[in-house]
Amino acid sequence: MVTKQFDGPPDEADLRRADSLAREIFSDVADKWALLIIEALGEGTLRFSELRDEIEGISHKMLTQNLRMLERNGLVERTVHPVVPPRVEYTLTRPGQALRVTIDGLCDWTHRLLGHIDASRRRFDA
Amino acid sequence: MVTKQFDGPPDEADLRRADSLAREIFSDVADKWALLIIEALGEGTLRFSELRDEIEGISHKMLTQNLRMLERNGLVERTVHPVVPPRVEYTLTRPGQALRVTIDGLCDWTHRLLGHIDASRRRFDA
DNA sequence: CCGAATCCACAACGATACTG
DNA sequence: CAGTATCGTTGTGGATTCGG
Repeated sequence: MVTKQFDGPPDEADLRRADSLAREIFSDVADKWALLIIEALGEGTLRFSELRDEIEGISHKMLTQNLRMLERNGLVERTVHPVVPPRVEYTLTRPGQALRVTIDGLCDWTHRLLGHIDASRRRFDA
Repeated sequence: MVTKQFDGPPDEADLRRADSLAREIFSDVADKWALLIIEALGEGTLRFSELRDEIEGISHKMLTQNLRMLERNGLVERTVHPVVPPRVEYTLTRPGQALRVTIDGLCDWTHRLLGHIDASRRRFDA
């Protein structure tokens, strides 16, 4: 369950690895489509096509790619129902749900400051 | 200060504008470099070159572009000291600080789940 | 020191077509 | 319905240079 059994002296190489890993994860997650997918799945379980409809403007390809990425990181779970036509459902894992909470904060922030930011933009563009 | 003085009946066109604006802001902010800049500025005021050093791997160009964007959205303030050589300092505005709080959550999440995600990746790649 | 502009290599993205 | 592969276009981002 844990990476190391004993806390040895802080190894510099370990710290660098952890840092670059954090950076990688951050890059994966700090992405427009990824965040929108997580947010959409907050509601519960959705099929591929439902996600596609839910997220305005996302292409088939982007949706697939991001879902694979999120699955790889263990943030969404993919369950295939062996029926014809195929039925594939996506749902947030526990880590995914934890992430969603922080994204909710981001969404709240966006809506709270919408007017403020809009005004600032107009000022700047003049 | 407020966009509308009275809450009239919800105008569909208004809602669409607000939505697309929210999407725009979201796209601006849900970006790797933008988030890292906000996070770096959390500490206080930094010069351009300090930011450049602080944020590993960011190019001169990306830093400039993102700072302009953040300034335009009113999230960072840019103050130019009229000296030679030029001294330009960046600091978070109040909305920027509010955003930083939610980003802190994202960073915490990343570090909390680092091991978990790493394990999930290894499993997936096999 | 800071920023804008140019160039260009390369990755991202959309569209399309094909498979199970 | 869901996923993969290919292709062509667009655009992003790094390196460099010049200007204030």
